[in-house]
Amino acid sequence: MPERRRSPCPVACTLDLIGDRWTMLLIRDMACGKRQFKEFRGSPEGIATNILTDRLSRLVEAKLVEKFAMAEDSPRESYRLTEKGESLFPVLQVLADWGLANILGTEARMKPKSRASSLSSRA
Amino acid sequence: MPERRRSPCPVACTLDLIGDRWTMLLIRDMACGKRQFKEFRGSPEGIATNILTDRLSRLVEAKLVEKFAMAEDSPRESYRLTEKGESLFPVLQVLADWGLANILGTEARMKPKSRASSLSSRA
DNA sequence: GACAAACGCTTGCAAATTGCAACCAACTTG
DNA sequence: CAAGTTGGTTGCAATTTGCAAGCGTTTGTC
Repeated sequence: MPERRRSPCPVACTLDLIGDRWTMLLIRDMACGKRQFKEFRGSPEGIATNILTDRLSRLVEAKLVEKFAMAEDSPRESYRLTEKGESLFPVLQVLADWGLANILGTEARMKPKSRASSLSSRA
Repeated sequence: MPERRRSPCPVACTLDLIGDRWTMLLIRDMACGKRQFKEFRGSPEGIATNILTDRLSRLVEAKLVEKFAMAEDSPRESYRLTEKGESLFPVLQVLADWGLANILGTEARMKPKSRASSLSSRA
């Protein structure tokens, strides 16, 4: 593995992980308590299933998300944020704040389920 | 113009503006005082000139960046953040902080030139 | 326990975006 | 006035995306 890194800049490296149109939306969904494939699929932005599969596996590989079984004997895997993944809450927050302040017609509908301290109460 | 918006979510809409691998790097460069095409080109990530042209024009269109003439009689246009563009400093900051805290081997090299209050002093 | 629906994907393909290199016109420098 | 330098544009191949269809495995229903 050649370990391709564009530069040592923390901004660039962070963008290499989460700097696309979908990844932070999955983080958002998980922050709001969504855990299953169909729930992510059901978000209003309408992510395609192949993209969803790809992003979930990348997030798991980056240890921002982990798979787990909701029921102990259930064959269906679910996904949730790891502690490292939850450390992205401030990023999510600042993106939401900026959008609300600067983009007309945006509105926060979803509320974070846990770790409420990290996310604003005005959501 | 069909005004394509994926959803009214402020996170999604913000990502539609700045959620790619290059845009925030240009914001970073401008926050550090870079103003000319060649300076953006010279950043270590090595942006291609066609992508650079495209991102600059999108940023200008979104009124996050404005063109201006550095010397009054110079034919060369330069680029700088608008006030709206500078309102992205907290986004830049939180991305940099997260990268520094969570990605091994990243280091902040560039310092913001103005509006230092918005960006950390540890850079 | 047969059947249909739902779930979590995978596959195929066309369209859009990216990365790369070459080229170019306008200006500046020696 | 010739040789860079700057700020792009153009062409093209490779990668990524979006969309729809398919598919094997549960999960509900009767």
